[in-house]
Amino acid sequence: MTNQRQLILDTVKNCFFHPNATEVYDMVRQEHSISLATVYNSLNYLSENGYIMRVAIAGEPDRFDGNILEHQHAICDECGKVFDVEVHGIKEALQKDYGIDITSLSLNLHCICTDCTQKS
Amino acid sequence: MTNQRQLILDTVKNCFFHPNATEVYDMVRQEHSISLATVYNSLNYLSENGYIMRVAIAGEPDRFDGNILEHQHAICDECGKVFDVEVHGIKEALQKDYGIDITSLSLNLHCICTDCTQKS
DNA sequence: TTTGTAATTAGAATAATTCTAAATCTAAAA
DNA sequence: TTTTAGATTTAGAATTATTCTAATTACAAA
Repeated sequence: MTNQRQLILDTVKNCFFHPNATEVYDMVRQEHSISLATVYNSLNYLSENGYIMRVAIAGEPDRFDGNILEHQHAICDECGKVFDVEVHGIKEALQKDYGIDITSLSLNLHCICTDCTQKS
Repeated sequence: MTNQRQLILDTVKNCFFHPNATEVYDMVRQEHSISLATVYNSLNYLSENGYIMRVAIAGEPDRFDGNILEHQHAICDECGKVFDVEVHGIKEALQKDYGIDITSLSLNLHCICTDCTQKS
């Protein structure tokens, strides 16, 4: 684990939201000098090696999540906020239904969050 | 429904795989003159109005699906093929669990398909 | 020390998609 | 029929996210 990767890992881990590459870049840059390419490289490395999770949502740049426990995401289609939701056992259930070996799955729930529902 | 939109709708409906925008463009262009921008505009229009389904898979361009019945997708991480899978009742189950109004959900299963498993 | 490998960097390149502004079409009103 | 207004289409430019390239740097092992 190199200096820069550790820096990026800490940034993602300590972030209270789900940042994308440029957001990570901006956060790290406030304290240290770093290249955007390194941010992309490191985020790739860290997510491929299980240190962080890549969160791909249709129509927006990839985000990253320091929480690597099994969980999924709910996206508010009004304000864009992304929430962690815990949905267990989907993989196992589907594996049993389909017989195929599911290596991973991505489940995104689209909703209007409670804040936005109240406002309207 | 304009001429061009109908053309694009037919192309997606009659396609035996899940094409992306450039693939639709290439297919339509074999018979008719059309602009790539129109293909993008029309695919947006058609998917926003329920004629076709947008299939967003992490790390690749959006695909489109003429099958608008409720279903999800399995992606082979080896050969890239995308298969329709029928998984019913997820939305309702989650809605009950979480209490929030889920407007839509996207579930992608990543696997190694049977063809690829046999080859290796 | 030298040497080899991996990481970092700046900037160019790429790819998917949207934007812009002009041209065209369409359907209804006059 | 002619006019009008609005939507659609078009080509090409612009944008955005991301990867690639090639040079430089860091670091660990020999």
